[in-house]
Amino acid sequence: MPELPEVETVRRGLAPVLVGARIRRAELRRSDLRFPFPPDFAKNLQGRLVTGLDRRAKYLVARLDDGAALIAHLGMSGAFRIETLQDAGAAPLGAFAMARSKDPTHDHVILHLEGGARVIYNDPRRFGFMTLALEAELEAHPFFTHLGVEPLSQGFDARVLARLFAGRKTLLKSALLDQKLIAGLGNIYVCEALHRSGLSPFRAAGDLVKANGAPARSAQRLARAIRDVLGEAVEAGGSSLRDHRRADGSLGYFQHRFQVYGRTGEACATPCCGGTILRQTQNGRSSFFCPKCQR
DNA sequence: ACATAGACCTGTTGGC
DNA sequence: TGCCAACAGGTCTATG
Repeated sequence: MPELPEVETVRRGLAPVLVGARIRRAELRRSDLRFPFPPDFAKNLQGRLVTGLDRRAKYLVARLDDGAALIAHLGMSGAFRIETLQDAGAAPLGAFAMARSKDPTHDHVILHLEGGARVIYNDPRRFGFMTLALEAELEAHPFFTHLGVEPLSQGFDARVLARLFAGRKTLLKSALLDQKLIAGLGNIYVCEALHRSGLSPFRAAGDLVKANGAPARSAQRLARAIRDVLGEAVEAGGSSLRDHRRADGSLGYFQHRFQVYGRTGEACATPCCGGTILRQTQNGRSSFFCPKCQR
């Protein structure tokens, strides 16, 4: 599923159930996801109290009471859901629980919490992964050391963007997807942010920087568009295309606000533009854009 | 530095 | 209706 807004939505959904809860038992239904679980993974989770749940880029980080942290990445199709005691009984289930409970094939990890709730990780493609690390060493962890700026943080603005892009000849689309530069963007929100800022995905990243290193007006527009589109998507509970659901099973609805993603052949929504949305492959990923108003 | 291709997996979709 | 190729929100590696 997951770009920053979807992961943040999952975090917000899980936090009320998970933070302050103790893990009675961690059940692994298989020995690996994208990577094998580390040795003693389930054993080390058993009995731990979850003291916090954070997000960094597209990673979830659950802090535990023994100084460890559970790191989880949802890959392309990972989802968490919560089942309470009520759900587990024979009583009528909600539509979502019904649909999901029919196919538990891809329920790979189940955290049984004290009190009876269960937090279930489901991931058909298994591109996601989980591991444990010491909280004190998270910043130095291989998953985190190379991550770039958080686009929703205070520090992210056009000047930061300009500094990151200065001198880069790589395509704007590629630069925005590079987690070492900006952490959390993915294919959908890059397409949407580029459309909002009227910039072609085929521009060179360095084009957005003036000769003196200051951000060009285009960089101002792009930084603003990134913040706006991500912020709005978080507020909307993310985008539900195939896999993404909030932890309570409800759907995000930002997909209804896409202006270009998946809209090949449709009229561009920019007022007075009159262009038509195209799809073109870039670096093996689909780019959706309007060739008329994105220059 | 940068682009491209392929790998990892499974499920869904679109075209014929 | 059925089949099969193409494609999917991510990341990593190898290669040129």
